[in-house]
Amino acid sequence: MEEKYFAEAIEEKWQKIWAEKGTFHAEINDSKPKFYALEMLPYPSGNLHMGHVRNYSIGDALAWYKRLKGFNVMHPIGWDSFGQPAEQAAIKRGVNPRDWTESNIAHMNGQLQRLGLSYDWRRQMFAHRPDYYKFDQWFFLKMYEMGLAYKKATQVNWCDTCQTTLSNEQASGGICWRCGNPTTKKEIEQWFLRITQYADQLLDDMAEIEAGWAEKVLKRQRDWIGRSTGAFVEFKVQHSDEKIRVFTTRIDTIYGANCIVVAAEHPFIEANSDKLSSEVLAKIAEIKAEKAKATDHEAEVEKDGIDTGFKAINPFSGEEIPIWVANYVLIEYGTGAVMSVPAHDERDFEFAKKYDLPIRQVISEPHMEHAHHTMQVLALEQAFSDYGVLVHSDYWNGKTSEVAKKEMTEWAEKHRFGEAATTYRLRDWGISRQRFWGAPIPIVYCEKCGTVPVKYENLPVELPQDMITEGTGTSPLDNDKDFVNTTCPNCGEPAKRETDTMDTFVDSCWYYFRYIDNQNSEMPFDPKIAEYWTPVDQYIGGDDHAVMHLIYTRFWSKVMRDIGLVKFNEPVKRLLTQGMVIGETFFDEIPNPDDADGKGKRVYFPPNQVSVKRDEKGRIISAENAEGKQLKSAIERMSKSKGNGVDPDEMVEIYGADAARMFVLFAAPAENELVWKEEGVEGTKRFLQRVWRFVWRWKSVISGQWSTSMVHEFSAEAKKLRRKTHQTIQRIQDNFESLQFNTPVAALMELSNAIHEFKVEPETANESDIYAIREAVESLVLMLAPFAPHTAEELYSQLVGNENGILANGGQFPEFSAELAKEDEIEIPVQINGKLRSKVLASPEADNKTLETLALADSKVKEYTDGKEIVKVIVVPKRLVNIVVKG
RNA sequence: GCCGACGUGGUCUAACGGGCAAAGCCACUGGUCUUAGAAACCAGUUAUUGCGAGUUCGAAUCUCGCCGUCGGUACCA
Repeated sequence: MEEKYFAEAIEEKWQKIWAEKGTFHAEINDSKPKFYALEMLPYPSGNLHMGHVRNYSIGDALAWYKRLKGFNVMHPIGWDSFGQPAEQAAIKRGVNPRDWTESNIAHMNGQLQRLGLSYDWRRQMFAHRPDYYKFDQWFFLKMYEMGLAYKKATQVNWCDTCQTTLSNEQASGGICWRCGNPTTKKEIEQWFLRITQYADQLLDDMAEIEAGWAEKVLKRQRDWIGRSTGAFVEFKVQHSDEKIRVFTTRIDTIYGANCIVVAAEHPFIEANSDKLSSEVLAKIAEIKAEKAKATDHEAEVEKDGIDTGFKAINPFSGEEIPIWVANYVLIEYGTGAVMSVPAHDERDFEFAKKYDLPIRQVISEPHMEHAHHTMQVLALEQAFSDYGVLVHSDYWNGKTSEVAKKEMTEWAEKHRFGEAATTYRLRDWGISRQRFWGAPIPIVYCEKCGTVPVKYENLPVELPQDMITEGTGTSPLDNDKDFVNTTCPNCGEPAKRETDTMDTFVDSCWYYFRYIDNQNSEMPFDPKIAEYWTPVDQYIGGDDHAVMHLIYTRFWSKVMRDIGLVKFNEPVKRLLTQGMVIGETFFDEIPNPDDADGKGKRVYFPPNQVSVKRDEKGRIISAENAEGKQLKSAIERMSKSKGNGVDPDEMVEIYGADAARMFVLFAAPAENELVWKEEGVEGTKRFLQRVWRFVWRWKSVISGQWSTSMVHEFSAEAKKLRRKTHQTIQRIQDNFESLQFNTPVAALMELSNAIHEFKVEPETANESDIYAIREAVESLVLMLAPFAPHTAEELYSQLVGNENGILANGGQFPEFSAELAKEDEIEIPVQINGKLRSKVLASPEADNKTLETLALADSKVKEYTDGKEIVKVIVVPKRLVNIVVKG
């Protein structure tokens, strides 16, 4: 140990020792409880960014804590290494995507190693390697057999920038998840996975994980799945055999229907286009054209429509109502047709107002007298969409919405024009991608036998070594005749391979099951091994994948359960969603005449080209660029274009991995945004140096073996230090259990401060002082390991006198003694009428009576109570006394 | 527009399911040391907990309204 703290030297040293000793290797061990700590795997873009550092620092802290708590910890990492950037790099720079990917992985692997993360590196998986994607294909074949994978031609989301199709999840809001450009629709044949078959399970099994998942993530999944229960009702078309089927959740409002509204793409329109007037046809064309346009998602689209001239019959009332076509009815949802009930639906209300259609109230607030109903209708200025009591509904009058819904649905069923129904917003998962860099879909097309799955023994269907052409909207693999031409697995005749590859979200569905058995060449993993290690105990990552990765992987697990690979419903018990890393940005705002709101276009300047003036409190008062132009500042997500990114390598070089990691954990709660502040890292580095110097100064006195039985008498100061030590242990343990990583760092700093305040010199310290110091320092060092493992290891080696490492030495998270943590005497605030007036000293065990007596006897209290009537005295044990007086 | 979360010193943040508002890092001020600076050490400044009301003996904490910030979402019948 050197007197000065050289981060780089000790970090290299311990990383070498860990690697040599296999310190973090995880093997099945039935004598210990297991803990599976998992972080979202990175895409090998070439460089680690601070978001990764944050994600992995959190996971590593937890993994260390659990190890110190006696758990057998699985903590792996791998690579989400299929995907578009590799392909784009290949096109742009003429490199092989495989080489590009492998070299990025090698580089990022080095960056991760340099951070000293406690992974079992042997367990890595690489999505782009055949030994992994073989099992993507294996799963595909299983799903094909189960009827969960099927092909159909349909309108799919298309991103013109990325030149590929996207799943609904990836094109949420009409925006490509990858490039942010608007998507269009394209008719294309593609493979789907029947995730909708699991829609109910995906919703209902949420009950199992509610306790461990952020509510906002579950809510987004719930909304995405969008289950709604109601009924289908058929409306006969007047003078025709045709029927229009609508979906409604409010069959109880059917007497208020003023028309049927269908989407422009509805089959009824297409079937009857010859009977429609040119005016109607023009309007339909207009609506379709509007829809095809890239929409501005801020703006609300005005309702637009036209009466088709057709009539429909309300099956309940027999009333004849017009059939309209309008832009606000979506062909994708329900049946593409609705019954319009303006009195009880906001959208229908708006539509009826615009076209002056009748608005008839059929639901009344429960407490309304019958006589008032008519008035209410006249006064209706907005839709009443709550449940209530039926009015103007013949036989059903007086029934509540709840009852009417049930009975009217039954009545419709009985008379064969309707039935109870549940619809979902969730669609099947389209997984075909017209890209090269993904897992080939293991299907062969034979002229004689049709669509034939590849045989299991012939997996993997390997990608060609070289990429043939760039993406042009068709699959690059089409151009590789050696790949395309094959023989039929069934009849042996010449046949052609499927040339689309799988969505890369398939890879990340099950990667964490591969870690536990990554050498298996027969199966994705051995179910017996999975039984020990899975489900995942704690998953950590960003919440941007809430409706993509996190919903797909839940679906995949349920399929794996149905195959018999696992026995549980939910693969992840607890999910922690960490916030973004953000930084200060400086920009000049150039007015944009096109924007009515006056929002200008921002031109960013990197912080190192900006001179900032701050006032004496540290607030920014001015910022100017090299030319002396005044700039505005903000705090925004780190990105290259904004110039506010921080290079992890640079941070590690300057401050060391320990200080950088510790700062990331300390600066904010894990779920919050984290503002990167260089000065903050210096602070954590200073803290580590303080601890280091202290151990250096004391090591000759406190190192080596020590016995707990020697000492009995402690000075008041030593007792105080011991109390702080044990209180800190308790606090940090509680913090870890509730996934707080910022507060334990503060607690460690407090303990360190307490050690410094213990004014004893090593040369003159007596046995009990040394004991108290040793206890405090050893606890501090052990609890430091999750945050600054290299520093903790080095300091620990000084305490125990060997370099085997904390875990090999049996180092454990210290146990606290409630007895020692307890205060001898506590200050009890005394309030008079709720205002703090005095404080009294009492033992923590003092009962209410004692506290009351002490408080009333206090001289300052007497000043306030003398001559006044004491109304009552409230005593909160260990907390306070409040005396209520009058007069 | 709708839904949700959050507003605590200059800043980031603590404070268990009402009970002394500040424990920690940073920033700032002064000092010791030093040729000077940095580092280190010591000492210190900084609040009507966004605003307004309610419940309560007592509210940062619970309830309601408003303001603001940030996310999510878009006619899902």
